[in-house]
Amino acid sequence: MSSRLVSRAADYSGWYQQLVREADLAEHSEVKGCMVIKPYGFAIWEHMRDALDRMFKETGHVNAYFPLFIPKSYLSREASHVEGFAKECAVVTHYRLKNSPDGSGVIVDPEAKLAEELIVRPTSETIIWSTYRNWIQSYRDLPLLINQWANVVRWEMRTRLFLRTTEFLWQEGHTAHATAEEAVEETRRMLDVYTRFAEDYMAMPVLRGVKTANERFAGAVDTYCIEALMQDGKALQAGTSHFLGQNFAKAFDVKFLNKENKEEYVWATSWGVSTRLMGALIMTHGDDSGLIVPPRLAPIQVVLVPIYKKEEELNRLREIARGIADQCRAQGISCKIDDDDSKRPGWKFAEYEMKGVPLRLALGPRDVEANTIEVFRRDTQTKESRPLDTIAQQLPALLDDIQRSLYQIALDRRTANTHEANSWDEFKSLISERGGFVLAHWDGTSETEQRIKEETKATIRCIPLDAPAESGCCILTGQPSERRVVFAEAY
RNA sequence: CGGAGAGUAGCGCAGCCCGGUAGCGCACAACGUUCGGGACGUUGGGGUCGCAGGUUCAAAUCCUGUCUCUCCGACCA
Repeated sequence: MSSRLVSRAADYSGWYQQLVREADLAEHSEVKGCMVIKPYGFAIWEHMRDALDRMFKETGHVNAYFPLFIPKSYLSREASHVEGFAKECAVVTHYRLKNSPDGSGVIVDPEAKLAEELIVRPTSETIIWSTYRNWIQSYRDLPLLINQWANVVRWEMRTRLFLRTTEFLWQEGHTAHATAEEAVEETRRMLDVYTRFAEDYMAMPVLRGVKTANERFAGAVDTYCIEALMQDGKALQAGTSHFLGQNFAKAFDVKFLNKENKEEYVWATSWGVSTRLMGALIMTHGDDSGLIVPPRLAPIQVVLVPIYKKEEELNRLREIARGIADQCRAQGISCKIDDDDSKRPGWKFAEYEMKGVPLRLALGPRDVEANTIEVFRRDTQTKESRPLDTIAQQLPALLDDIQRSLYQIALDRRTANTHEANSWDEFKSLISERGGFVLAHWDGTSETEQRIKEETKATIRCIPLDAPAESGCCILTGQPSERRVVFAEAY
């Protein structure tokens, strides 16, 4: 089992980067901070997208598409929103190029300056709410439940493939409601959708909670989030769902007549997850041999490798393999037969392990003779012989077991890396020496949160929704606190 | 924006100190032997040495300038 990856223990960041490249997920493009998502990586993203899209539709949402460009003035309509995004916006100032006078290519035509600059969307609240203004007049137009799959651009200082790129793919839901209660309910519903997606599809346990004022989305009243713990002990924000109150409705003057014929501002939510989830997937399940894709998201759930010497042998094996593949298809399992003659079995084994294919079947003359087939589980890296005749029927249970097991291992790891801190010294040593989630009391002030960040690099990931009330004293200031919050160093 | 490193074949790198025919591994192509854990042999194709100046008979190598990228920080919903 020769590994092409540096071990996680030796160099976690190096391991991540090598895995992304070696598993053929993505690579740096010629454009700074932007990535090329390669076909295999994109196939995984498509599975994520499809599953989420189904869940959105099941909860009553429809898809639409809004412009990539946002007039600069729109962004500044909501004060805290522009403050949050202004420093990372790409701006379009001209609409034409012309030949350079010295003949060395093209230059921006100074004559073609836009009257108003366009911002490449960092998020679409402003353009969408300026549109909703025209769509909403009556309570009968509500709720408006729309999602958009799109790319967005945020000019970040430092990027990492999938985790933070200048351009990334995501979905953003933008909904409008007649009452605050309904909007809050929607915010929570979508947090539930994200939670179910993370846990049921990605096999990634998440903490659900509310962000503190410091970490809140620019323009939101409340930001709910799911937070996952990566194998290196750092937290990753995996999805957010915002209750926007009437901030955007007021900024864009979106009013409706209620049943009492009274004019009111609309209540809003927005919620999103991005290709960052790919990073979460890698860092939740990957091991030193490569990626492990949970079966429910795997582009290839089962790969079948025939092992043969002569052409006649291959023909015989191919026939059996196709039979198995057909039965897989009938059960909704994606199965690839890799009979590429230019690669040897050992090469293929290593390759599919790197790519995290959950199950590998190896079929050679010896198996046919014994009426068996070799089954290799990517998650446990174990192989066993199973009866050939019934192998296809055994696969669903195996895939389910892998899916369940991946979740359980991730959950156990999170449990093992979640600690309570009851004093400042204990807190500091937990954060610096063990990492993980640290549950601690906090006095509720931004100042304290800021000081803790400056001294330990840890931030409050969320105020957990499910945690019981428990009175205590802030670890830093000793002021009273009513519940523990979740601290961690974050990506 | 601060610190570090790197630009030489598709990828990874050596060569630079000490100027003189541009090299190695992987990958690629052909053929043969192989094929149950990343095969081996033979042959072959592929490079304006990031860019621009300068020094020199001669520059990947020395000098000056410049651009880009990566990593670590800072920043970041």
